[in-house]
Amino acid sequence: MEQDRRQVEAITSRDIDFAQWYTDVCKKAELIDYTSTKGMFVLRPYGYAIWENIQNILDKEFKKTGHTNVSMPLLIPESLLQKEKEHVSGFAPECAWVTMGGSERLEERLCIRPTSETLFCDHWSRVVHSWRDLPMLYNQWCSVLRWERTSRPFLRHREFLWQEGHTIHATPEEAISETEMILECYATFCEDVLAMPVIRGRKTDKEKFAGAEATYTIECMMHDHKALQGGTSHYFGNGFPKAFDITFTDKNNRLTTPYETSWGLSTRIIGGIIMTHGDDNGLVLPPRIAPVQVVVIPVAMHKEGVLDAAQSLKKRLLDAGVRVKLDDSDNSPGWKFAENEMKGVPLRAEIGPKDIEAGRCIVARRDTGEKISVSLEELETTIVKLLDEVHDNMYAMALKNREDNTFDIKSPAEAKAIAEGKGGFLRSKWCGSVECEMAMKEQAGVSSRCMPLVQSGTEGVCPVCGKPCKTDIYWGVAY
RNA sequence: CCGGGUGUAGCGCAGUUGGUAGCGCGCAUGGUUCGGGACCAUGAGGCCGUGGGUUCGAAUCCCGCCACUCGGACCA
Repeated sequence: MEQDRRQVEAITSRDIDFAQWYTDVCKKAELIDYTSTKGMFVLRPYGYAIWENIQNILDKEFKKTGHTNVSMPLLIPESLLQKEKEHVSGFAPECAWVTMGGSERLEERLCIRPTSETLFCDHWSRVVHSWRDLPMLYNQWCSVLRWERTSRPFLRHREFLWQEGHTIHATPEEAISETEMILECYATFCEDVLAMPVIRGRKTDKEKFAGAEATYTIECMMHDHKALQGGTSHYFGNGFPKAFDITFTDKNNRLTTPYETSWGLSTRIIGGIIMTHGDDNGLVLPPRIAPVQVVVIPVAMHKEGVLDAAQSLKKRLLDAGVRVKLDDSDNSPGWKFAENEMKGVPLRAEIGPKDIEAGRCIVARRDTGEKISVSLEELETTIVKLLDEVHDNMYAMALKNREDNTFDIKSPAEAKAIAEGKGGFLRSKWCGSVECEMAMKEQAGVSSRCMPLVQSGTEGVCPVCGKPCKTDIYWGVAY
């Protein structure tokens, strides 16, 4: 059969070398390209289209809840960055600096934004005056720069695309509820759109954002049982506003400091999609963000009527609001099957002479491989229903993977055995001390992922120090 | 930043004791094909990662650097 000679773009098996598999998928699915600038990547049209779909959906959600988009500068004067000391010390190691303007050395060097809290605060210090000005609910879609030592496609770029929301409020209660509301927005987005189940939780002091009072997170489990943080939402209290001298006059004519939040979700989530759903045939995209939801593949294209039938299939699906592509290139059908599987297209519709005669097409699901004969009369309704079924199944499989690989542990030794074996989320009680948290890292090689927002409320003991305590916490190895 | 691996055509690779570069796939053109990565013919395509050194002569030997990659450290 000489099967091997026809194997054009084989990828590394997922269970043999997950890291290599991941890189192969990023390249072979044409999501990404390397560049001449270390640590920086091209998002190719197909990869960028995924990001655009993410943007469109999230942007609508943000606007629904009263947020508006703005654009802040790319550069931050050093003096501005240094106003909040925890924040600087957190970000200074990975800042890149502009020191020259044309041929002249700058008086003050300028940091290329690693995140924009300082810029928003600087702006607010000028425009916030009265309680009537609050809240200000801003967001920006932009790229930021962090001088990472090592980089990987989507998971760690030196420059990456994200959205960063920044809001400022009259009261702490309002700011906290904003933080929680956005976290829930991210969580439902992951679950309902990306088919990625998440654990909603709060970071420990050790793991929280530089300068934040509380950091909320959604934690996802990848196929290799490692954790990926999908998005974060921070409550800052009034630390930044104080440092930046932001004040407003409240209803009682008192000069008051407001409260601030920020929250972000980046292209890193695309890495999460790949590692949650992908398989040995390549990418598997959740239907609701897939740039192409259905690919129509004509079989025996040269034969009378086939291409017309394929075009009509495409048009009908387009009219039904489905993102559809007709692959009428002169590659063989088998080649197209493999290619579209690599690119994770959720459904494939084959139509050839036999189908036309029978008044049907053959639809293949990317998630299960199942092939279904679909009557052309019921084309639109069946496809729309199938897209939902694919989503639901992908979610269920990801959830099963997480549940099958979440373990209750009672000691660092037990945690270590699992972490060094198949890996997974490790659940325990925690006394709240940084010492015990560090001990888990040293003795078991795991870091705290989050304290879930939904707590069991039961009594237990800390696996490290043995003190009685109530807080539930997840540990794991993170990307 | 520390340790391992890899850099030769777009991709995957071969290249002997040093003698001036090859294969497969892909690509282009024409033709035959088309239900799981089709085939024939013709053709284009290389500063052998980069800088230095040894040598009459370097893809090949030596040193430096760079990039990618895996693992660790650091870090959202």
